[in-house]
Amino acid sequence: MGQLGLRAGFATSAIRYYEAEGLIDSARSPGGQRRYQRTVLRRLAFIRAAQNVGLSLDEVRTALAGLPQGRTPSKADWTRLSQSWRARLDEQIDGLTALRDGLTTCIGCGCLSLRRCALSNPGDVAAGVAPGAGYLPPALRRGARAWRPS
Amino acid sequence: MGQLGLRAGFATSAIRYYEAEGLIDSARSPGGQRRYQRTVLRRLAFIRAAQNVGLSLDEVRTALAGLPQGRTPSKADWTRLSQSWRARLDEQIDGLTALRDGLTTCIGCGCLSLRRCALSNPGDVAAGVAPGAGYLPPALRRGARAWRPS
DNA sequence: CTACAAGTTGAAGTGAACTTGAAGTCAAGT
DNA sequence: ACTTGACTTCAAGTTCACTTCAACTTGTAG
Repeated sequence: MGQLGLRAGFATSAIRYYEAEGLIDSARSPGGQRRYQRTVLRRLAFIRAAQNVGLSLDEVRTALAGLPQGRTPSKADWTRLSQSWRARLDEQIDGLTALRDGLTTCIGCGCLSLRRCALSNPGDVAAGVAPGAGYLPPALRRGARAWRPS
Repeated sequence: MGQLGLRAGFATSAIRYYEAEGLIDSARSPGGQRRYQRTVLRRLAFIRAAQNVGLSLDEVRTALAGLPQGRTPSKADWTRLSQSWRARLDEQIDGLTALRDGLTTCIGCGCLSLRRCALSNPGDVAAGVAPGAGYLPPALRRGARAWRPS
């Protein structure tokens, strides 16, 4: 049952959506209902994890495309896939930390000056790019929907 | 010129959108063109900063509603507004750090086990909520659009 | 056998934060 | 006066990651 596969923590609709998007696939019963292999659970776990790290489904698709298509993916395959997240996480953490430290300064001054404030222009990253443009590690931008346990 | 106000790093369309959403307001020239006060620059800086911290425009609206409407907001007013971000940032950083440390473990094992992996189920937060449900500080979910310097 | 839950499809809807387009107005330089 | 470019409005379109709906079919417990 796809419903049981759902107990991976995704709504059925999400699972169908992923299949439509080519992130997972399914065998079919004679009657046309989806029957999943164990490997799909692993893929779903990967998707969840990737989302938590901040990847888009598009990036996940790309990543999953790197899996061997002949054999069942091995431990090493998954490991390789997750390897790059480390850097992304470090980057995100660094960005946020800089922001927080900047905040301490800004709380002191209440400035929020366009050009100088670490909050509206964190890390001065964009200083040379556009005049006074605030700029930030894109991965930090918050998504709208939060996942709720069903 | 709104165009110059734009040099706060927002597209004109975004600025108009913010005005339509009630986040900022503008005086008008006889001909109907927007003329901005200096305070608007500060508001824009606040909006940018808030977004970087992870607030939605809705939350920003609420926050801005806390400003005094009689007088020009003082330094202290802005300071009070930014105060609460500190906690949010700490929370985000903690979440990401947990994720990263979990990743180190997972890279070792290549597991991505639904129920046990720190990545697909970081911090075991959801362990009791739903069976095997991955769950995460909502603030970490990534938004789709990244801001590009114009 | 029958009831009913669980599954199927495709299309359309959601929400956040904008962007784009069309059609027209205003301001400034020559 | 004319041209150019910046500006105006309003409506509609975009992206992402789904969810919801309607109408129907399968699978299974009793």
